[in-house]
Amino acid sequence: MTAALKEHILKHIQISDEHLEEFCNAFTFQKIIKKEFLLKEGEHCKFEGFVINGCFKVYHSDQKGTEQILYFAIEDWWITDVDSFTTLKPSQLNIQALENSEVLLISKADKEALYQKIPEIEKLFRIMSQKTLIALQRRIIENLSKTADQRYVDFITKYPQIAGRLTNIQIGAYLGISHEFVSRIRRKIVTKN
Amino acid sequence: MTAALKEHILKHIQISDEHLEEFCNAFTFQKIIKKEFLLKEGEHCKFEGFVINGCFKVYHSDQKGTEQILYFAIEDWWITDVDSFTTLKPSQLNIQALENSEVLLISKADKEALYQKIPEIEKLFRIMSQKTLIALQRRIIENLSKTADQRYVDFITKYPQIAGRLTNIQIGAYLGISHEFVSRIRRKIVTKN
DNA sequence: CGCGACGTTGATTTGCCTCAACGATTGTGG
DNA sequence: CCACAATCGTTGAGGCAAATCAACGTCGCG
Repeated sequence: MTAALKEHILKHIQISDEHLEEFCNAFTFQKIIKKEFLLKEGEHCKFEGFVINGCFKVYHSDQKGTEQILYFAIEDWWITDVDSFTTLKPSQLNIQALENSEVLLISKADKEALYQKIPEIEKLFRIMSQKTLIALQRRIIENLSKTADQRYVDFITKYPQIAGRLTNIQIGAYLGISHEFVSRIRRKIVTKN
Repeated sequence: MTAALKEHILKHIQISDEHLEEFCNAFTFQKIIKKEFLLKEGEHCKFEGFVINGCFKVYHSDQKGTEQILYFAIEDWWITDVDSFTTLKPSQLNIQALENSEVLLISKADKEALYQKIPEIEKLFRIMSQKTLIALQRRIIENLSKTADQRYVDFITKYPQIAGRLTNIQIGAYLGISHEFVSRIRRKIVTKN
């Protein structure tokens, strides 16, 4: 059940078998069917999740009901609303399954208890959040400097295994462009080759 | 010299006087005059800095030479290129003083040694990077969902003490719009009132 | 089968950019 | 201390990237 999680952890830190076991035992397994929500705007995000399989979108919806997708999460990705999780405020984000999926969830209380008990865990999450931070910085710069065409190409090149599973609507909501325009970009690219 | 830093730290964590003293002693004081660089693209970022006074811009410049500003840093802010600092790769960012400024710098080696020795320090930086992460997420969502007008208003409302010191060119490079358009937005707002 | 979600395409509109000109302000070297 | 350069802000004209609105075909699913 936790094999994928263990493998993931060992890619990032060194940790004893006992500690690894103890940490992984704190997780609860959960199946989520397509279109179901793991988190809805207004709720308190009390978990951090590790995706075993399937696909999720983490997004905000504005006054007009338009969705802005912060990121997609597939196998081996973590999902949570860091803001709500750490500040204990109600979340402004939604997390919804785009496919039938399986996740491992850990509660805030358990995670913090294990932070104290197993210092390697603190290191793991420090590394993960540094990686996220670097990725977000790059995305901001790219959003500021590149055209929609370039961002689309970058996205499908960088995440081919995610892009293949998504609709134009979802890709548009991630890139900040309309789905009609995504369609036009694709045509432009196809006719070029 | 390190009074501002000490005050800043105590706002975020609890720490003994001795540990606080030891940590602050690892910093070097440096004056930077306006337009000078603390970091240039291509260099390895070997420091993390705490701004005592003055103002910096952290930015990327693309092929065309256009600048994209990641953030501004004034009193009480940290400056570094997390990417280069943690991965040891050459930086893609520039850090330049917009005013005559004073900073406290700590080297990577010293910082990591103190991580080991003083666990509270690890906590401090975990808290700081969580805050940064949350801010970046919000910024991505706002860049995706809001018009230039709204983003401008948000910016000057959120950071009045920074905005007042900046030129339209710098604000534009942060918001991803031309400085001419910043000017037009300002006129629109002024004539409204 | 029929419905709803999606992709495509066209027509029109709009938000913002680019280029260019000019005045105001700041800074600097003689 | 003044003169000149550099930098900045403003404004206009024109253009382009991308949004919006609308129509239609297709596909998968209950």
